[in-house]
Amino acid sequence: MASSQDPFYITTAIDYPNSRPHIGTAFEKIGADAQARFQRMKGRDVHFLMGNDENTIKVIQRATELGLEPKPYVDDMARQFQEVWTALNVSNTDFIQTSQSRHHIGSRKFIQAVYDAGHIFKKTYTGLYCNGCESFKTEKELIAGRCPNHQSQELKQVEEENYFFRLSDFADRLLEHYRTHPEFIKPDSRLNEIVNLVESGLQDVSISRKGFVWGIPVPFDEDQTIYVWFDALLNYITAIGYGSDDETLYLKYWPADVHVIGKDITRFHCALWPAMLMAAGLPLPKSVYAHGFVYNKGEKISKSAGTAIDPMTVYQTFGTDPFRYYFLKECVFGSDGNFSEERFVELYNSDLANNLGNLYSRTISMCVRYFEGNLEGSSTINPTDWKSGLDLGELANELDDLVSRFEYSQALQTIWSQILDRANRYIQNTEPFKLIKTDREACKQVLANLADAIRVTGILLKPFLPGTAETFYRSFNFEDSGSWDSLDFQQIANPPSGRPDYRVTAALEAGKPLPMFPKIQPSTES
RNA sequence: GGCGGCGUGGCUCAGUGGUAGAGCAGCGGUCUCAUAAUCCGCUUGUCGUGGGUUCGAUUCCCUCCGCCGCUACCA
Repeated sequence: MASSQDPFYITTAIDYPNSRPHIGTAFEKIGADAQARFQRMKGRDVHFLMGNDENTIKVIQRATELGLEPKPYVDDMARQFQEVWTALNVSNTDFIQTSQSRHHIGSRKFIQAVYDAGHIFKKTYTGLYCNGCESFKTEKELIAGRCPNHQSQELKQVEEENYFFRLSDFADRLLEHYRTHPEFIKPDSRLNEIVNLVESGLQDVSISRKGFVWGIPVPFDEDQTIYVWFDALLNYITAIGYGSDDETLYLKYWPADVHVIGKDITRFHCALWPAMLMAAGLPLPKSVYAHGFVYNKGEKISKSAGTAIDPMTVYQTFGTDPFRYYFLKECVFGSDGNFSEERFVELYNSDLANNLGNLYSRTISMCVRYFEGNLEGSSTINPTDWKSGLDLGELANELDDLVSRFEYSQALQTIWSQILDRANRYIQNTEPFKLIKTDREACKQVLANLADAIRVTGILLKPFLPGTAETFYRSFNFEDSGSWDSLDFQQIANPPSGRPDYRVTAALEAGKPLPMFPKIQPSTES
């Protein structure tokens, strides 16, 4: 068992708070959360960071539209974001806002260190500036040579002095790192893309802007502010106190075990970020996991096209665990997934209501109905019948492997086929509802086995469906011999020794548990 | 254009040099503890196209068709 001192640092991308999160954002947080919860079960000391990326032009624009000052606006958005994450039972241990002083302090310290090391230089940038947008435009954005948002205005050629980071100096070292650390970029397809990118040659990148009041001033030139990407990436170390008076957390948790990000920002995390760290002489994160996107019935999620779905709507309709289950099971984390309400209802009814919830109902009901919830003498029963032919120790290892690799869909599929289907089949084959009429002891034997299956389910679902898992684990007196807080996968192999008789402790109504996942009637329209 | 990936039953996907599997959906049957759930059985596939290698390819190679990702400095 891993030492409780063994740190595990996991992060998600920080989000632009220029609008509320959509289900794609939620997908990332839930995937990271499953990993965080899993690592806690392994005894790791998990630090799980999330946050918002607030030092951007769009944030100011949005605040201005609403007639607000930037800071109250971003604070309110941070509150709204965290409200969503709380609703989805995301167990982050910190939430950083890049407008916070800890981020400003650490970022200034960092850029100064890179500057002092000679990796930053000043250069004049020339570009097309749109007065309407108060920003530069790329050639690609232009429509008929003009800003798409301000067609009536001419674009101006403007020169500006900015600071640049010598990214080009790091190509060889980056390639060497990819080669010697193949686990640095996952999934593998992303690694190939990044290697390709770096091999094709890196150019120096500008890392500051002139004349912005919102943002982090460059310490060696206060007229400039640190450009968003250089700024944003630093949240991973500023959040844990890099550059502050107390670097205890930084020393404990850095380098991070994994940055969980969307596939669109892989290059920033796998090329720019490690180069920045090299420039500052800091260790690199152990790995970056780039997950896929969620589409709305095959359509890209886009606010302007109206295809964005608010996680809160889904959550309020279906609940936290069904929401989590859908994305963890239906959308392979490393690939793109799809969301549709039809599919949601299908999966909910078949996997959660019919299979998982029903196993719970029928098991508890029989225990209560036949034995008043007390399986007297069951402490001596060794519940091996239900899992005959299955090596749970091996299964625990297999699942451990899958979850470590973010293969949640595969893991859940395995739990369903190996545990839940097996338990339901066991009931059908042993027919405890008939045994009770002929052989009370044999019936009790079967129910004791089912109690163990419920225990195993409670343990295995813990990283994915924490609420449901806890309900399962607390439906019998399992806590008497194994605390809910200290469960790990290996414990599925055998019930704890010295355990008391099984006793139902689940909440009941008229002798039955309430349906955990009430069946949803599929909508008949469309 | 360059690099890479994909194209398998209605849907989502797995898979192997010897002519294919799972889950869901659908259909039929069954038990009755349970959320009309469970359990059992069944149907559907030219494994994108055309070639090649091979005794034999869905699996290896090439052409083509279709789809997708990356192609950095959103200044």
